[in-house]
Amino acid sequence: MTGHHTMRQTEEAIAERLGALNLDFEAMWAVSNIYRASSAIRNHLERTVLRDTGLTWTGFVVMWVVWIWGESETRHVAAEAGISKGTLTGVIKTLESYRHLRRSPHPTDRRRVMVALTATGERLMRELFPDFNRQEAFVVKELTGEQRRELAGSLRLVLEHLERA
Amino acid sequence: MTGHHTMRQTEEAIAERLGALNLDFEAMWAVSNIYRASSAIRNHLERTVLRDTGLTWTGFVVMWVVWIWGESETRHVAAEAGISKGTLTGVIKTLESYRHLRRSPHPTDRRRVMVALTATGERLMRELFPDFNRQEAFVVKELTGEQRRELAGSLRLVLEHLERA
DNA sequence: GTCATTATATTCGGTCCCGAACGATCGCCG
DNA sequence: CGGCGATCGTTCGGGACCGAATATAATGAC
Repeated sequence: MTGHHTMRQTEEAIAERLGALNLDFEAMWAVSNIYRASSAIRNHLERTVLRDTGLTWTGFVVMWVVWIWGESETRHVAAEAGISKGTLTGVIKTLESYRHLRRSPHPTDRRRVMVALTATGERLMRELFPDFNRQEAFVVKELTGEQRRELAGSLRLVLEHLERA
Repeated sequence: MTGHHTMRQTEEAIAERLGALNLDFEAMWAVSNIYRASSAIRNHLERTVLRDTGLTWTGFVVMWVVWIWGESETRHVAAEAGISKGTLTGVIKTLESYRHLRRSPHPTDRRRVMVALTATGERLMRELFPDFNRQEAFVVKELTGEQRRELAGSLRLVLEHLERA
């Protein structure tokens, strides 16, 4: 993620460059570390768990959402997966071509479209997710249980705050 | 980000769906909240600060890196920005067309390429970043100073752990 | 019942994104 | 000094990504 600079060097360069600008450095570090950690984690999980599955990160997230919630309307899947509905249309097209999920018409509203896992998709998630979770555990290996809970809790506050906004 | 489900509903659905699988839920919540928060923050900053600048998120990150570090070799910029060198080539092409940055040959190694901000790009960052930082502060508004520091610290541990891996 | 408003998924253009393949260049070792 | 393995940025193909425009369908007003 940070390439040939250490985090310490990065912090020093930033402090030097921005020292005169009267900024909220605590907020900056919290936010930029969320983004950096997220990228690093995504890269790690793509390279370890997803590598040989043919799934992209977003494809996996979409599968996960449909797995957890069961057959769902596309706009809910897009919202849960954190992507636009336009993007979801394309991702579903890809996942449909792999026979991992299927579309069906909404029973009463012909504008809407339902998405569900196929048996293949269901099996894939059942096999994949324990591996995925093992790598998640690896990612937070250096944190104590208390730190993990506080981390999740603080992020949840951020999320709820942004949802209200 | 989470659409029409509350986080609480999401947590319940996941616990119900995965209860039998013997997973590390603390790790799962920490990791998935990092990803969710990161997406939500990115969306928020794109919609507020970046909206009228013509910059994409990645374009802004690349500009930021070159701003902080000064004129740099492209492979360092790619690493700092967390994108592949192939992607960076395209992003630089876009930013060059806006006259926000420019390429120049490395003084001694003709394989390498240097990237620097133009005067326009420099001015843009100087004007943009205080706004950006104000929104960063808004994002973590619900956290205490102590929580912000612990959040940044925990994420830094995660990052350093993944860098070593 | 009709028409305007609203809500839905899809399409489209431009950008980002990765990894693999490529061509140019460099550094080293003989 | 010659060649060859390593390193660099670019290109390419396939996919993800957004927001605006579009087409279709449901809803509400009257």
